[in-house]
Amino acid sequence: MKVEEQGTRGEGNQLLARMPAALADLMFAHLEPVSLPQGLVIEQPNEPVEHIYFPTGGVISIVAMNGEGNAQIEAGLVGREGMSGTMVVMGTDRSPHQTTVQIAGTGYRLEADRLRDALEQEPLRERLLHYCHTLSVQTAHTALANAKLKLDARLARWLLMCHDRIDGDEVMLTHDFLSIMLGVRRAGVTVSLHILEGQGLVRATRGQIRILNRRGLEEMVGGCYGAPEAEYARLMRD
Amino acid sequence: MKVEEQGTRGEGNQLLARMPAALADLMFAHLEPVSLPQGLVIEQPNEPVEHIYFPTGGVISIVAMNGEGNAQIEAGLVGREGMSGTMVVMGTDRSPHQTTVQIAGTGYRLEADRLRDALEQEPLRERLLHYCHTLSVQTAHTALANAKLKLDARLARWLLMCHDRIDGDEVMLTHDFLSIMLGVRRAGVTVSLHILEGQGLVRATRGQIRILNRRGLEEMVGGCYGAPEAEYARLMRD
DNA sequence: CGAACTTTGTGCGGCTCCGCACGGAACCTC
DNA sequence: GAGGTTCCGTGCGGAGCCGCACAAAGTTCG
Repeated sequence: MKVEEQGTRGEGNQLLARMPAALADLMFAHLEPVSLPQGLVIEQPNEPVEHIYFPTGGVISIVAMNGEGNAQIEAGLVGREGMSGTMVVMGTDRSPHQTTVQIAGTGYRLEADRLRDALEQEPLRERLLHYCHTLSVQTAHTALANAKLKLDARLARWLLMCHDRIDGDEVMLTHDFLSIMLGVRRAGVTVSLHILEGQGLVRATRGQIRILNRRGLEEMVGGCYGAPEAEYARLMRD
Repeated sequence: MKVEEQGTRGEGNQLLARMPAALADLMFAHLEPVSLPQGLVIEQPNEPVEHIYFPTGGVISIVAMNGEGNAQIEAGLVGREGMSGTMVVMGTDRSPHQTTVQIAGTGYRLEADRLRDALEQEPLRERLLHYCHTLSVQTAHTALANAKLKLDARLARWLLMCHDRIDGDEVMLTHDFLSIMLGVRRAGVTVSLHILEGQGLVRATRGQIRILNRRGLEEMVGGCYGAPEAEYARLMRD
């Protein structure tokens, strides 16, 4: 393991950035660069998690599903600001959710046991607990959005959260994929996208949505976007 | 502080039960019995939490709200299996949610700083982190229910979660209160309750809902009830 | 270039829930 | 027991999204 490599480990992920040097042996040295192809399942419901992923690009998605498996919904969206496998930070090895790669990207992964070792370091544990807190705030606001917002506003909220986590303004996703995350009909996504397009907020082409007007999207969501992001900013700024 | 009092402190709350004796000085001795009248606001959004509540009866409710304050939804339900103030376990002092007493009851409260002291004890911290994990699973499944279930099924789910946390089969709540938690019209709750009554699952009278057939309610919810409860059982059984 | 496939656009009937509104029933207070 | 207040039952028109279905447009591959 070359020294200059260690120096660059963790770059691009905000949880790994600016970590104390004491963690290098415990954790940074064990980070393994990986690519995250779209559709990769990185956690299965109720099965032990073996690796923790820290994206540096792309988006992964935490999906809650019911017992029968006939209903599912996105409960959390994670990009380079976060990590998968938060249940390990919470002291367990599994959760009833599924985690998949939604937008292809790159990142690092770490064996779950290496994370458990590293959590002994108080500053890391605190930082990751703070992240888990913001993630659960995000989930709570997803519950709010699912109950109170119309589809076009929910779509706008999703695009904003996604835009926060990618480079550039182009989200590479099909309507079908979006409809699964939002728990609605594919055709519903199509018409809602037309509404957003009609207001000049986005431009959709086959398999791609370009964000044109963030501010406009935020107005459309009407106060149901931003609280989780503010909580993240409050806790993670240092 | 008399010894026999210490011995009974914490009784009736599952998080406090069977705690190691080492915690007595740090935490149990500081637990203060309180009554929880309906409507009491125990946490305000984005304000520091001063006391942590451990219900021994009754139900408290974590409510997510949007920026404008014109939309709100219940994101978490807590009874004697849990606690308020989970953000303190996560290492911060506030959250964007509001917490109120939904069904009057009793409990203990603790100054937030006393909890911070007690969290130094590894067994307690692990136990409370496990609880925070199950609470966020609950929130995720609320997001699922809000997106995919019809109102009568969401109501059935809510009644089940409430029933888990009370003594007896009678939930003392008005339709109006329920409608706020579920984020729907009051009249919608009324007609949905009639549907449940028509199937013999509950019996509603003014200000009161009696659970008649739990199994039937569970069937109605169709797999969207139970996962958070199973997760709690898995992590908290010892 | 043509065939197979994926993705998107559009329409239709129907169900659910909304906002609004009003009447009646139960309970509380004096 | 009269009057006020809270809570519940009901109705109506309409918005929003559903399931279903099919056509058109774009992409891939031989």
